[in-house]
Amino acid sequence: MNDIIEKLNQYGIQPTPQRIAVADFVLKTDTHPTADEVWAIVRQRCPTLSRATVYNTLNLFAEKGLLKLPPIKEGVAVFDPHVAPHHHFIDEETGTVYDVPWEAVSVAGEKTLDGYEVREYQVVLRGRRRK
Amino acid sequence: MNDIIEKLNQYGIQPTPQRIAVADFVLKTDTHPTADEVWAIVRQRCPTLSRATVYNTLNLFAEKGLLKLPPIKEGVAVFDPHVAPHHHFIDEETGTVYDVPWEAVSVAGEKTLDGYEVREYQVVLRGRRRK
DNA sequence: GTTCGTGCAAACGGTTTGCAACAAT
DNA sequence: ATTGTTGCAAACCGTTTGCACGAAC
Repeated sequence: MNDIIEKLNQYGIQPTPQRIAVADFVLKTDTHPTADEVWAIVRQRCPTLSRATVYNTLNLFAEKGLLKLPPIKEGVAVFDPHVAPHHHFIDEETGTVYDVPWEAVSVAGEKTLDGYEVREYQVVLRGRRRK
Repeated sequence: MNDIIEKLNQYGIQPTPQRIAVADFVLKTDTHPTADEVWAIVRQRCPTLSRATVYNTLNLFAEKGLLKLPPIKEGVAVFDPHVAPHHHFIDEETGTVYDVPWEAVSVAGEKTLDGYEVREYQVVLRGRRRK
């Protein structure tokens, strides 16, 4: 418990009971919870916890680098007319998604992943468009 | 125009005026439009087109394989307590997201991408969890 | 007493759904 | 007549915001 408080301090986050409770769950889980899942679970221990606080807390954590939002599932649906496999580059300034040709990047090792039967994959790159 | 109709038929989609108009735009663009962007643009040529029809049409297209929803940006935000770089595997049956160790998959060529300054990347894999 | 965090409820934006009108077979 | 498609509006769900209360320094 103290390690949690210390970690919050370490990241410049004032440790409040609610934040500690959220961190205690979210930093120890192996799943990738949604905000509402976090709320449902942490509320059991901290019944006064409101949804807004969970959202605020998670956003704060992400901002401070305690958490990440993986580049999957994060906004609205976009549609891709190119059905053939290719990779994606996301411009971090504008959010624009660019197609990267399949041959431009090569991936190895995906066939031998233990426990996973990979049907398709792609590389998602993030950075800046070079002018 | 006829090639569009033919393509719709080919994918088992009944070609209606609205669907043709949507397909005509969405299959020819290089961008990754959101449903609302599609609506805004196609409505200029087909002013009666409703939002609902655009959503229905795009979902139908995706279902039939005419379009893809890239594994980026597609639902609610999920939070990842593992800040260190790693890859993600998405179980297509359950939607569960698993972490894949960074070393399990190797990527080459991402440094020499012309026009892109890559800051981070990850491989997103999809398939079935092997029991 | 000012600052910061919380809780509530309302607002918001993207997406879906229910339903009545309509077209095509 | 049945089936499938459209348009509208309302519902929906996840998320954000405004605001008043409360705690801490």
